[in-house]
Amino acid sequence: MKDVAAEAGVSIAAASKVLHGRGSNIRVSPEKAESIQTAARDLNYVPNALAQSMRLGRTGAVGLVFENFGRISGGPLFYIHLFDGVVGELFPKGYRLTVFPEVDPLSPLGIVSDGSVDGVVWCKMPETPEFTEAAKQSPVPIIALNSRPPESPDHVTYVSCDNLGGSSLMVEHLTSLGHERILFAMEKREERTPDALSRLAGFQAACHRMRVPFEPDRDVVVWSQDAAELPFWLKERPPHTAIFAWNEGFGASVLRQLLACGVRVPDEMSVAGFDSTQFCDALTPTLTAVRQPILEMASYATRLLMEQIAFGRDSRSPDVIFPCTVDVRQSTGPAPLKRRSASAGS
Amino acid sequence: MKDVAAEAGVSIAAASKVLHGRGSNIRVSPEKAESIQTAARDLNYVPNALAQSMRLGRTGAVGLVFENFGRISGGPLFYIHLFDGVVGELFPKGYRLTVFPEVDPLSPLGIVSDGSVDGVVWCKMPETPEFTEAAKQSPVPIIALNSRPPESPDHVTYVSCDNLGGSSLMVEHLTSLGHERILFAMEKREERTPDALSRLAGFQAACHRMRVPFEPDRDVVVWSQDAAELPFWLKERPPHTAIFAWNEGFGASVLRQLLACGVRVPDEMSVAGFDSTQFCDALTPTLTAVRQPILEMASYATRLLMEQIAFGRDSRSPDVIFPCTVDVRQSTGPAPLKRRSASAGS
DNA sequence: GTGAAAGCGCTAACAC
DNA sequence: GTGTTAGCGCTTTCAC
Repeated sequence: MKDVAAEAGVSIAAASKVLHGRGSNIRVSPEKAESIQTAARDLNYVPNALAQSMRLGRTGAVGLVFENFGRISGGPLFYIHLFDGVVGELFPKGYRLTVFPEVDPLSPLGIVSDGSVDGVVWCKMPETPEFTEAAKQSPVPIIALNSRPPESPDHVTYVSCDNLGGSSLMVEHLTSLGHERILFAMEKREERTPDALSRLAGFQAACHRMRVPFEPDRDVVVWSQDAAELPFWLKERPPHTAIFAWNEGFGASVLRQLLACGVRVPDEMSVAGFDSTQFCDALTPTLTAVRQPILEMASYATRLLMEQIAFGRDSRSPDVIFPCTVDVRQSTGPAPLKRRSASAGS
Repeated sequence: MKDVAAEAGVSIAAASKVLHGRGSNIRVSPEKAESIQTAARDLNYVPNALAQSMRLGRTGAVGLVFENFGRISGGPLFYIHLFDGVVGELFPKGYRLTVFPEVDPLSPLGIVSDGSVDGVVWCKMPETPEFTEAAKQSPVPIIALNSRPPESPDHVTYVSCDNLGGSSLMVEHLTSLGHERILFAMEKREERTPDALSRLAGFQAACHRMRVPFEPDRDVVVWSQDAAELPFWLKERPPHTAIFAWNEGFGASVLRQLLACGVRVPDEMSVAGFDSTQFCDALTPTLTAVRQPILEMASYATRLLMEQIAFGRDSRSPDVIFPCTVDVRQSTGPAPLKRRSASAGS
C-alpha cells in the first residue's frame, strides 16, 4: 500500500481511504482517487488480510471444530453433510472457513480466542469443565451442534436433533414389526458423549412406554468400534431379535459382524442405526436408520452464528431442536416367528 | 500480554521472551520466568494469532481451493478423499486449513497473496492467463492438483493422476469384454477442464491402439449434468455397447437415465466412469470406474507444499503423476451378442 | 481535502 | 538479565 501511495504521489492515508474507506469519509479529490486506483491495479495491490483483521477486529473467517477427525471418507457421511451445511451458508456471505486440528482438551480456549476467527461452529462440544469455562470466556460466539448438557450455563447456543424422539421412533418401528426385546449397542469411544447418552435415554423411555423389557445390564452393550465383541454376545443365545446401534458407522460394524457369524439380516436379526445418509444405502443389506437433518441443522447453526457475529452475542437465540424421522431400509424386518411369544399374531 | 506483564511486574518484552522465545535468547531470571508463567495461566492468556502471524510472516495455515463448490454430499466422493488427504497431513504438523469461497476468476491473486495462508493446494486450477499470472506473482507456494497445462511456466508444482493411462486401461477392459464401439460422455460444465480433456485424449489414443472406431462426431457426446440428452441419443439406435463417462458423478447420471429408459445394465449396455470411490459402490448396479489415488495424491501434494513452505519455493520439486487402476464392478459386462438386431428400447 | 500520527498485539534488535 | 524501541500493514482520528 505504501508503494501504491508513492506511485500515485499521495499519502498512505489517502490510498487507504480510496481503496477501502466507507462511503461518508472519502473526502479525496476525484483525480487523486483515480490515480490511486490505477496505481493499485498496476501494482497488483492486494490488501493484507492480517493487518486488516487486526485493525478492524474482525477476520471474515468462521471456525469449524470437530474432534474425531480421522478419515472422513469411508466412514459415515455425517461430517460431509455437516461440512456442506456450514459451507453452503458461509461462502455466499463471503466468509472463509477455517478448520482446526484437534483441540487441546485441557485448554480449549486457544482456538476460540486467538483472534483468528469471528465465531465457531463446534460439533459435539465436550462438556467437561474446561470446555464450559472456555465457552464462557470466549470472546467470539460459539454455536454447538449437539444437545445442551444438563444445567449448562447460557454462554452457547445449542442446535441439536431430537435424539430422544428419534430413538423412540425407531423403537416404535421395531415393536410394530413384532420385536419384543431390543439391544442397544454403543461404541466405547463415544460412550459418554451427549448424543450417545440421549439416544440411550430415548431408547429406555420408549422401551418403557412400549412395554419392551429393559434391563441396563442385559439390554445395553458397549463394544469396541468394530463390534468385535458381538460373536461372544451371540454365543450366549440372547433373546433379542433386533439391535439398535447408536450411529450409522457402528451399525455397519454390527452388520458386518452378524454376517461374519452367519446370522441373516433381517430374517434372524434386525439391525437399525442412527444417522441416515447415503452411506446406509451403500451397505448390504441397506441399513434402516434414524435420520437427523444434519445438513439443515448445520445450515441453521451457521446462520445463527453469522447473526451473532453481526449483532453481538447479546442477540443470542434460544436453542433449537430439529425433529428426526426414520428411514426404513432392508436391515429391519418382522421378528422371527420362533422367538415371538404367543400373544403376537401374523 | 500487556496484562500478563503487568501482573508479573515485568516488561512486555520479558513476557514475550518467556512465553514464546526460542531457546537461545531467553535470558530471563528463573523467578521472573516463573511468575510470568503463572500470571499467563491465571489470566488465561492466549496469544493473538493475527499479531503473531503478522510479525513472524507466517500464519500456520494452508489454503485449499476448489472451485465447483456446490454440495459435496450426494455427489462424487472425490472431494472428500481430497479433503481427507490434505487434512491428514496438515493437522499432525499443527497447520490449520482454510477453505476459501469461490475465487474471483478475474483476480485470483487475492486469495493467495493476502497474507492469510502460507501456501495453497489448488484443486483443478484453471489455466487462464489470469491464473498463470497469479501463480507467478504469488508470494506463497502453490501446488496444483491437476495435470500441467501445456507449456505452462514453472511457478507451480503439479500433482496429477495419469488420466491418459487410466482411460486406456478402461478401454482395454471394455474391449476385452468384447465391446467394439464405445461412447465417451462428457459433461457440459466441465467440458474444457484439463482433466476432462486428457481423459478424452487417452480414450481416443486407446481406441486407435485397440482398433476401436473413433469418430469425434459420433463417439463423443457432451451432455448436461443429468445426462438428460441420453434418451434422445438412444432413439437413434446408436451402435455403441458401452458408455464411458468422464467422471463418477456423471456416470451415475448415465446409469440413472439408462434405467429410466428400461435399458438393462450391463446386459444391454455397459457403463464405466472415472474416479472410483465408495460412491460407485452405493449405486445400483455398482459402477466400474478408473481409480485415481486421490487421497494419496492429496497427501503427497500437501507434503510437497509443507516442504516448500519450510525450505522456500526454490526447493520446488518436479511434477508427479500417479498411475491409475481400474475397479471392475457390476456395471460392465460382456458386450451383447446381437446388439443391432436384438436391441431393446423404445 | 489532506497527511501526520497513534495504535491493533506481537517480536527482535539493541542499548543499558 | 532487563527494558526500551521500532515496526509488521493497515485504519481512523484529528489537526491543518
